[in-house]
Amino acid sequence: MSDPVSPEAHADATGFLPGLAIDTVIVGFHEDQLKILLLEYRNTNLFALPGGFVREDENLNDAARRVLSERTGLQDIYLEQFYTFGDRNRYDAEAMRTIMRNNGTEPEENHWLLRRFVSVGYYALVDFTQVTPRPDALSDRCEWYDLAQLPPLMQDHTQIVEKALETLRENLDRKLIGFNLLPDTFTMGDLQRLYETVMGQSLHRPSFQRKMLGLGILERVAKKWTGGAHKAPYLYRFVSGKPSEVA
Amino acid sequence: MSDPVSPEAHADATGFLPGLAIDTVIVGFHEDQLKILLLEYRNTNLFALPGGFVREDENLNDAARRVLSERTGLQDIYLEQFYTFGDRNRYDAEAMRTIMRNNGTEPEENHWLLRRFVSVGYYALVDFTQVTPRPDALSDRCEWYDLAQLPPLMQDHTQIVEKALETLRENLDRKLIGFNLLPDTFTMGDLQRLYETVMGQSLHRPSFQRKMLGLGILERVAKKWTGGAHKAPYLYRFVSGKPSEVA
DNA sequence: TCAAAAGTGTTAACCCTACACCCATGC
DNA sequence: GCATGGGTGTAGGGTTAACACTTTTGA
Repeated sequence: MSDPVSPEAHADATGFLPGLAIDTVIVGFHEDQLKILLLEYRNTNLFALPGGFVREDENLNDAARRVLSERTGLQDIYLEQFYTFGDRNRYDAEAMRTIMRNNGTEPEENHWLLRRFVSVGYYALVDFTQVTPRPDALSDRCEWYDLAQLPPLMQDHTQIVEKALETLRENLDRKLIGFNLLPDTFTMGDLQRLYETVMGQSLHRPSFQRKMLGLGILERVAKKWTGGAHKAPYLYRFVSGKPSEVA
Repeated sequence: MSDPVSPEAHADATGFLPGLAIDTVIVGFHEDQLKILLLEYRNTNLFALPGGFVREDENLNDAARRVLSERTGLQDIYLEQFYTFGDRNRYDAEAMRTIMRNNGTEPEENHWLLRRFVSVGYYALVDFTQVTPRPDALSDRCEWYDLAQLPPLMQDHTQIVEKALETLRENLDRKLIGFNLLPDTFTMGDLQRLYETVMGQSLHRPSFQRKMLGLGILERVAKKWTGGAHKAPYLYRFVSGKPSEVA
């Protein structure tokens, strides 16, 4: 991967589309909590969403997929473009200057990374257990953070997360994408807790079970669970393969 | 308005964000047909969606509003960003070269308008009767076209229209935005025909009426209609002012 | 008087909620 | 046994579809 702050990168021949960025909200689910991946930039206390730029010969959606697989180590992830953020004052040159300085590069005035960027927002739903978070060239940490208690984020990234969540809530029932946050097999209880966490409200167990089964997209796996002091729940599987369509 | 092909515009100081465009699908409703505004470029047979570029000091959404009011003469229109189109091969330099030649400018090789563009798509819902279509600097015609029989469009504009319609269908009930396509007052029949046209299916009249009245967002205007050989329908008005929020 | 369009009432089907009850399992 | 979690049966309420009926108006 080409490094956007390496010395050979210069203003107009970076190999990336100018003024355009990608930010991804990578969502996981673990211990009844929604998590997202955040980067922490080297020697700073700046947190940011995983992002990147679009190569001159690369489709926009492919760039998002590339960022995603670079940070998670996974292919074929459910990914959806949800909004493009283009407010004039959303970009914070001072923060970017700090990041570059702490990476050993004194940015020249008018460096392309210091200018205004429009950013296309994507959200991705991943199986938490499958992800190996990997920092990018500018950051020394890439970790899961509880959505309920995020640190302050760079630029307008808090708003981006907000809007991603809004979209996720709207689409959870409509597009039946929640399964992408769970492992291949899961119990009805797992699924219900996921729905309750995303929607922020408790749901009635019998109704939920019948609704989900009525959709005809769950296959009951013969195997059962070996668990605690109670009836063993069935394991279910989502019938069609996990869709990774970018739409 | 600055003219993107005027001689003083040059590659890196155009005053616009590079590589980024806006395309708007401006939807109207007239005689039981959905219409959209199309531009026809001068001395060509090329049809395109109304579009534009983003000024360096302008918010992305404000640029869309500006394009919209320039083409329609209206302010406070319902406008929604729905998708950003960024395929590598979506831009067609040859068509753009033709357009510029027919406007009396021989474009230098590598002119900024001939390069790759990523385009943010917006759709707008307007009251057909209030719009005065106005061509832009490059086109000599700006007119309504029947959505059911559009001419071939430039680049990927046909796909953009498709996706705008998909989004409109999904949002029609959810966001209650259909009223933006009608005049201030309308009959229940008008509203039903609009819904039927957008959704592409016929609806049951008594159910539709009760559903709409049950939403509590329609006010019955005392005045009645003077029409044909049948009972005079009530005129209704949408209770809250027309929202023009870009979200 | 009739046809056409508009408004309203009635009934039945459907879905979802809520509650109840049974099953399995480890303590 | 009994508490706990999982699965299913059943009654009630709300919503919607389908049909019927009435009202208004010009030909």
